[in-house]
Amino acid sequence: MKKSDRARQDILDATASSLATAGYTATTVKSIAETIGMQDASIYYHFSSKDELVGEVLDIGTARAVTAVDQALAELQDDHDPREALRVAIIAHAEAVLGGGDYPRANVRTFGQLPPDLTHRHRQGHRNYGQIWTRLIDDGVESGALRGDLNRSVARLIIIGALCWAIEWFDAGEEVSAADVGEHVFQMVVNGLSIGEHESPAVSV
Amino acid sequence: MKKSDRARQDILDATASSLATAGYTATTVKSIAETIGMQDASIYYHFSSKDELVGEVLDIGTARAVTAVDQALAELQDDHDPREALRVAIIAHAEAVLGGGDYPRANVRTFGQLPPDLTHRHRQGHRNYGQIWTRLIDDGVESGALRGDLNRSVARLIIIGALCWAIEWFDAGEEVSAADVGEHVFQMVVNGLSIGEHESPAVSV
DNA sequence: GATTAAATCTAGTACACACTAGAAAAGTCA
DNA sequence: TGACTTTTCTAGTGTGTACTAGATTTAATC
Repeated sequence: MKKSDRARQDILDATASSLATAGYTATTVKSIAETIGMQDASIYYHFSSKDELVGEVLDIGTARAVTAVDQALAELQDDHDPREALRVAIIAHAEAVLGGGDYPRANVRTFGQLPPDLTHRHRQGHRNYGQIWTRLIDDGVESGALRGDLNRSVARLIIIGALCWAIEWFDAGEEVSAADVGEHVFQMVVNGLSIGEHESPAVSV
Repeated sequence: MKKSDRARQDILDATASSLATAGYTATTVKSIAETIGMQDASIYYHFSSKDELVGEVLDIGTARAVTAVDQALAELQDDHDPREALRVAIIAHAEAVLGGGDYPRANVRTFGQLPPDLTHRHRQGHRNYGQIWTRLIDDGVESGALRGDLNRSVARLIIIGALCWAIEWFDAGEEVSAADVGEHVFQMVVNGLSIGEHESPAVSV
């Protein structure tokens, strides 16, 4: 019963790593087996199909990202500024997705490459994740800290999008850290790039 | 000489459409041929390989996005605010990628799914496109309109990322238009979500 | 050590893919 | 019409994929 768990974990890790760096299509059952010194057929003793295996990796990735953000928010003081909550969540997300191991990275990286079944399976997980952000923005607007003249749903998706796309260009070897990216997103999206008085903007929608 | 051009154009259009909606892997030579009522082998009379065909579609997409942004900037008055230039460019990009036909959408949608050869081939095009944005941000900082305490390269990538990721959630049928998305990105990234005095931020990097 | 169960391997199947060769059809122009 | 070119089709090849069946090895238990 022990050996099986070890092998199962190895398979999951190798799959997460491959998904995070090579994407869904290039992640073949054979390549997974090779990286852990197995035959491809042996994978099927532990998982019934490639997509079940990939699905489990993506589930773990979602769970880890949610946990990272929840944990960061839980450490806030009770009387925190809503902007600070947004800042903490953004940085936690950036660190989870850009520097937090293969599972969350696999999740974001393969987004948009998955076959319909897997896409559908994970839509619910993404919805739950989105609700964390919806609440953060709602809190900010209702407390008067954030502007209420923008579409909150669009604002949420823009923040998450800026963070998710970072996976396409972020290089862990460079001088900019994952937390730096998060800090930049926060500074831009909450405080803005502009200097001084910006004329009060009027946006429809 | 005329019939060939017509067929060639049909192939390109069908490929762009498939890439934009289904992605690289799901875009097969057979499926392209089917949508235009051809046999898959006939494609090879016009294009020597799938990747040459895809590469041409992506080239067109890049060119159209660049043209859209350049044209929008050219229509600005000579004494415009650097923030206004950024706004115009962001909205033009949003409209080109979200509502401007299949070619630019194919480009963004398949980013990160392409085989190494195609990825390498398009890196130069993306670099050129990035320079437009680098100049816009540099102008803003040097004229004193935009903050200079953030990493400009990171700021550029965050703006482009927020726009590119929108392709994953934007729905042309909803009440939010492509230009609305652009306006939101501008409002957030330049003016910020925050209301009132934000304590002068200090960021390293 | 013998027996049983767990885990992996060898050797394949079936299918979808990009792509090719050469025949057939469609179009062009004297 | 007839000769010629351009375009498309029919019919395949080879390769890589996920996956299966059954033999074989490895580990655990008595």
